[in-house]
Amino acid sequence: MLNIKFPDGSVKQFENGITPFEIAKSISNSLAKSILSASFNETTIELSTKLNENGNIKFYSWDSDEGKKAFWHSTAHVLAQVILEFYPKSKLTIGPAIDSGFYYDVDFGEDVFSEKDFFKIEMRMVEISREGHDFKMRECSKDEAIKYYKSKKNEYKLELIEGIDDKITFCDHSNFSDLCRGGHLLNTKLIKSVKLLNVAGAYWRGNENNKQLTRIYGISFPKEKLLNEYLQLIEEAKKRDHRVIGKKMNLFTFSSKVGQGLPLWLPAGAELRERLENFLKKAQKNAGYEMVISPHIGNKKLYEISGHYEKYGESSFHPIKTPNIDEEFLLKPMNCPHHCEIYNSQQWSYRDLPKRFAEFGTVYRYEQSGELHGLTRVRGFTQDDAHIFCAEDQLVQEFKNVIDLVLHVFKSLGFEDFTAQISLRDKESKEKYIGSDEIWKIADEAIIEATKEKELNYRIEYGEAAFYGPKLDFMVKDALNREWQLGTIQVDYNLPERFNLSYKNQNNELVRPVMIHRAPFGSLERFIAILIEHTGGIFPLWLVTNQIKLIAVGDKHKNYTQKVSNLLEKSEIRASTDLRNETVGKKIREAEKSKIPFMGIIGDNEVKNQTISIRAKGREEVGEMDIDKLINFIREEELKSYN
RNA sequence: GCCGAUGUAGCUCAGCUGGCUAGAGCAGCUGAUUUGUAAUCAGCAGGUCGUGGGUUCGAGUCCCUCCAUCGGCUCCA
Repeated sequence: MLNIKFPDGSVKQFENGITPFEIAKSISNSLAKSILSASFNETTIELSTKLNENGNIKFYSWDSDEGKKAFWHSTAHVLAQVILEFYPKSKLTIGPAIDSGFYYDVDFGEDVFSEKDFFKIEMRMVEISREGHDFKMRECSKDEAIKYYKSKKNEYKLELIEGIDDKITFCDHSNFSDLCRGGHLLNTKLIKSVKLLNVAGAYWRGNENNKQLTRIYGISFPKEKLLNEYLQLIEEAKKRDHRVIGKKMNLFTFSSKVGQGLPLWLPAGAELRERLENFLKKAQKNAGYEMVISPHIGNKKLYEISGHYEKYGESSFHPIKTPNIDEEFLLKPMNCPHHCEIYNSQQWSYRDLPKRFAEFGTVYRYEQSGELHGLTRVRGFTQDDAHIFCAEDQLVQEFKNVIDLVLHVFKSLGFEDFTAQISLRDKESKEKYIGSDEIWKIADEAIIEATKEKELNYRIEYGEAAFYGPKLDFMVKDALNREWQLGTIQVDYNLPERFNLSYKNQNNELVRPVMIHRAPFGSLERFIAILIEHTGGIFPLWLVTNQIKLIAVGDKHKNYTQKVSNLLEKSEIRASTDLRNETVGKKIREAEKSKIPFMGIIGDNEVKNQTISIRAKGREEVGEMDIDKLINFIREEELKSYN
């Protein structure tokens, strides 16, 4: 007999060789019906795995990530089966479940696979699923597995098998077998609806020197209704796309004549940017920053000293050359070397530190054309950059202060849903980074210490560091759940070395400062893009260009309306008027559509009472108030809007 | 850069398997209307169908080149 412990702490006895599914069934039929996968002693197992030892069991249904993962991974097997049916010459590689759905990477050889082929594949997948095939795991010797895939001439699976030290397992269902380590549903019949989402190229093992395979993304559900809800959600998310809203709100545009990835900011967008800049400038001033300004180009040698040229010369715009002049200049791809030279312009004492130099610095990087993406990935963008030069014993405190600043920015703009990511070196390929192991160790530890002390929830990612130092990145998702880096704080021992930066310590010795690179927004472009997608374009009151639209009912109230507008503007409330000969309904509709937070209606009654009738966006009647009350009301609302 | 898809008026879209002077709504302009909480009415104007080439009696529609955009991959100082 086995002692099986459940998550609630209870222990029950079962016969040797019982399966998780049978255990669930012994508890209740409805449990057995709802579970999709199980884990035993924290390891994912099949519901059909025979248990032969005591241990802890957990069941997963559709409501859990684990359950969905088993569901989607199993669907990937069915997809693979159907692909081989339609394209017998294709070679399967890997097919994992992802956050929402699954994909399978396939080498189609000469065949081209495109979206047009989705329908027939989906139909066949559903058909096979309905037939109700069990997923069965089977152990296999390495030799046998190699023989199997050699006969199929599948070099990818052979490469995978070579890398497996553990026992080798296959998963069989219907007439299909696939190399697989497990984690499936019991039976295909649970898969009720399948939708292939898109095709993409993906390099084998993520290496662009390898062959590019065809990746087919899909998702599946245990109920048709869930698929429809999912598709509807995607549609809703697409409406929040910053490119769509940015166009509607006249914030920015692109012109192929100007160039790819080079945004043009329209008046409304420029104003929005300016307001964000002023907000940050104020916060930075309070935090002891000083503004500096550096030119848009710099001598190539500057970037050779910093190491940026060697690392990124290829992905910068090509050097600017002038006839008969030997020197070459680069469009500024980053601000750090300039700020190092600003620091170097005089001899500092330990009493002067930290020096905090801030600049809204516009930089240019020649991103590959396929990587450009609206405002989130562009070739010319403005960083809210600053570099802090401090003594080593000030590092952690300074770092913590910057975390506070980033959190202040995020909070004021309503970004509560972010992930703090500590980005460290890839230990396997240290040649990608400059500086000694000792220096990296100190820098890593400073970041981890500061992050822990600030009690941030964080994750660690290896291989995501900058080439000169580790980072703390603030990651935020867009409308379609894609993750973007916004704020970043970086510790750098290397550039001070390369630029020979120094200060005099208490003993009158020259000592090297440590440098913190930081940008709370990251870039104005990306930040505004994500802000748009989070808010759907409904910005906090303190940020909107037009806080109140004054709508005159008929022609005869124009003067009073204009007077109210002037008074509001005198009190630094951003008001505008709509005095056109249009119906009130139309004016309100347009104000609503352009997401203006408040409307003031002015007609006979208001002129008589010397008041304004206020309507808030979204049909809320706020009431009738006189001008002083209105000013106070909007001021209070604006304060509240900072969160 | 690579894989796949898309490109018709300022915007959103229609235009079936190639066949008369390419359509609609919104926006714009002109006029009438003087308006009370999400669209007043009428008229006008606006497109070398992304670009260049090809096939054809005939191309918005089929083929190729390039450009741009979208979804991914790779990259992201």
